[in-house]
Amino acid sequence: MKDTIAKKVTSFDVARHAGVSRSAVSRAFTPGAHIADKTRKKVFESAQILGYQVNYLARDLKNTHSGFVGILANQIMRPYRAKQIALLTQKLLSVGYRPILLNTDSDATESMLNDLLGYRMAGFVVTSDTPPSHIVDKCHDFNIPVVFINRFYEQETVDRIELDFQQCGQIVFDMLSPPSGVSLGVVGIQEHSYSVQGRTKAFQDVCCQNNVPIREFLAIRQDYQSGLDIVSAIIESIEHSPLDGLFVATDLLALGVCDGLRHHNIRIPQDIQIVGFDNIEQASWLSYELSTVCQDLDWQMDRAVGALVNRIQNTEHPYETIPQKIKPVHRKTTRSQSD
Amino acid sequence: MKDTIAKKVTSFDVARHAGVSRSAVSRAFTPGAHIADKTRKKVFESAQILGYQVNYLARDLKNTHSGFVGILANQIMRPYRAKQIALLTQKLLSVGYRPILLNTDSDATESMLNDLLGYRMAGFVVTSDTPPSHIVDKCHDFNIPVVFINRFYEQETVDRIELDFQQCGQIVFDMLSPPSGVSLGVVGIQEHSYSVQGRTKAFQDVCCQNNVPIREFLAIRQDYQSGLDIVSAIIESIEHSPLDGLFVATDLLALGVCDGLRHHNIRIPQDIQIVGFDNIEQASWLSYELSTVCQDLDWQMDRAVGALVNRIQNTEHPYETIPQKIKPVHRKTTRSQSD
DNA sequence: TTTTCTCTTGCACACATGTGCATTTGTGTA
DNA sequence: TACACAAATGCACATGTGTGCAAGAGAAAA
Repeated sequence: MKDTIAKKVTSFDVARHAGVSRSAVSRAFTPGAHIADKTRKKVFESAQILGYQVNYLARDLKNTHSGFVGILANQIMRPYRAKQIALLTQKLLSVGYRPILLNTDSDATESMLNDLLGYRMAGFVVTSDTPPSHIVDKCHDFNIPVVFINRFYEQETVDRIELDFQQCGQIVFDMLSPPSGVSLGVVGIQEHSYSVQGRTKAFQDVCCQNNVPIREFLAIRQDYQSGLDIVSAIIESIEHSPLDGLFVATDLLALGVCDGLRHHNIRIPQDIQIVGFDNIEQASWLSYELSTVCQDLDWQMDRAVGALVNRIQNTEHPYETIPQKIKPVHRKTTRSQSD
Repeated sequence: MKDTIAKKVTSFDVARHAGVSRSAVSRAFTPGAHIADKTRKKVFESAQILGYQVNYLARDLKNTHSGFVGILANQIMRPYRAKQIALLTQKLLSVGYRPILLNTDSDATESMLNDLLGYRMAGFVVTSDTPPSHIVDKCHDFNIPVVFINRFYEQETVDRIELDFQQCGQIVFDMLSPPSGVSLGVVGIQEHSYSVQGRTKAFQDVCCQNNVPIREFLAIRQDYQSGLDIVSAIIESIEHSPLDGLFVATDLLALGVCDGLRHHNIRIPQDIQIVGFDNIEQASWLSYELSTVCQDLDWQMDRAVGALVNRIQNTEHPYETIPQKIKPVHRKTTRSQSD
């Protein structure tokens, strides 16, 4: 019953079996090609019987580009990234492209990207700060469309989806709604990140405009452990002079900060308010109930895929920058109960 | 400086520029091909100048198989899966294969897999219970190697990496080390999962062998919310007759159970001990410090990739089942402090 | 110098498909 | 039936590479 011979069914075999020419087979499987319904049906039947499967390598070779889209991302096991990638993957597949995930934490990113270029990718989505710009330049040399999500790029020749930093700073400020006379704090990171640095800076600006003194702390990376580690610095600062609220640039970091503060018997939000950013799933867990800011990731990825598909189909379309939709999520680490 | 013409540099162009034949160019870029060092160097220089990049679509077409490896996984935003995939992706890339992630939660899994088959994949790694067996059968029809990780499959014709369920049940039992006369509980899931059902069953068997009464609870899915939801049933059971310890089949589920129990003022581990499984990062967070069982994922993925590469290179190699390495992680949700 | 052997190179074919162009088929009308 | 026109089909070429085979080059041995 089970053949040990590997199947190598080509369009020739199907054509012979169906009694038509090979081009008819090709047309039957090519969307939009002119072919009679009757022949198409015959071809499909024969294909079904023989177990034929179009060889996309040959198809893509002929088309001079493949159906692959590269996803450049770092730290893909962090909850926020993992969710981004899950959504992006799903949406790409649903419009007929195949995602290839490239982890940019590796030292070999550049050579891997070169390899990928060899597959004549249809496009790239970059969701990470790590890959150096000159690597991305290469895609441009090959005329491959690129979409950037929350990432800086010098050239104008890409589509972007970006946070409105100013709006973001204002939202966080309103969530903390500091009484007059108090100080606020912000926890950023030492690691380079366009998005994180943009929103912490914007928050500081809003504080200044409202004459609220602001103190800055820098965690090493944007993960839980770094959140724990920065707590000693925060405590020291509080002992010198109290802080009413803290904007922590990333939820993962914020959860570490919460645990660290509680470990020192500091009550949240009575003693200090905390606002995070990203609205990862863990933020809603009962042990945290973290107030945070939510990006609409589903919408974000819809737009990213939409922009990419547009660019692939129509190179002349003007480049656009799409502002990200964000909204506050009030939970139990802030005092305000307003919307 | 920036050409608006898309580069289409082929081996012909490089050959002309270097003053050699096109096959020399091909050989220069084919590992293991016979070519003089002098010519190879000339070719590389010309390639560098012209910005040549081997077209892998053509190469793979000629080789009748591509360098892609499909990863079949579900629920890829859950911490455990995300980490698995991050590791697997990295290791595949490091041995020269390109991973394509296929989310099997989608209804369209089957048609997507068919699409992927069109790319003449080098192999597949299946880390999910969801894709029906008959889908995987298809890979076999195409003579494509498949590696299974913690998944059941009727046929013998695959390499597997599997938990030793019996060992697993024993380890958890030892972690809980129930005093004589008490009862234990186990939280499984209603969703079908070979691995989860295997280890909960094995744990129950060990309890029986040691004459410890065991009660079973079934959460809906293996996520945090389902953990919260099952707590009311557990409480009800406890009020009837106390439980000394609980094995929760998945960390994510266990964290929900912990939060739910604490919300009802039940103390862990004084009133009830909890042991999870997977050792996800969140299990070590200060709010939980969950005792759990750790699979060596790094080792797991090394073996998975190793087995796949072996299979690709040598079809005649006998199929093997590799036992997973596991070890207990004692934290603060169990009383025993022994190793 | 001639012979023999090894290493390198070039030719031409194969891989499996998409598509422009010319030809054939089919359909409705006079 | 003859004609006009649209639709469907087949032919042949194109996509960019790997590799077996035979020929060529170069060196060592006679």
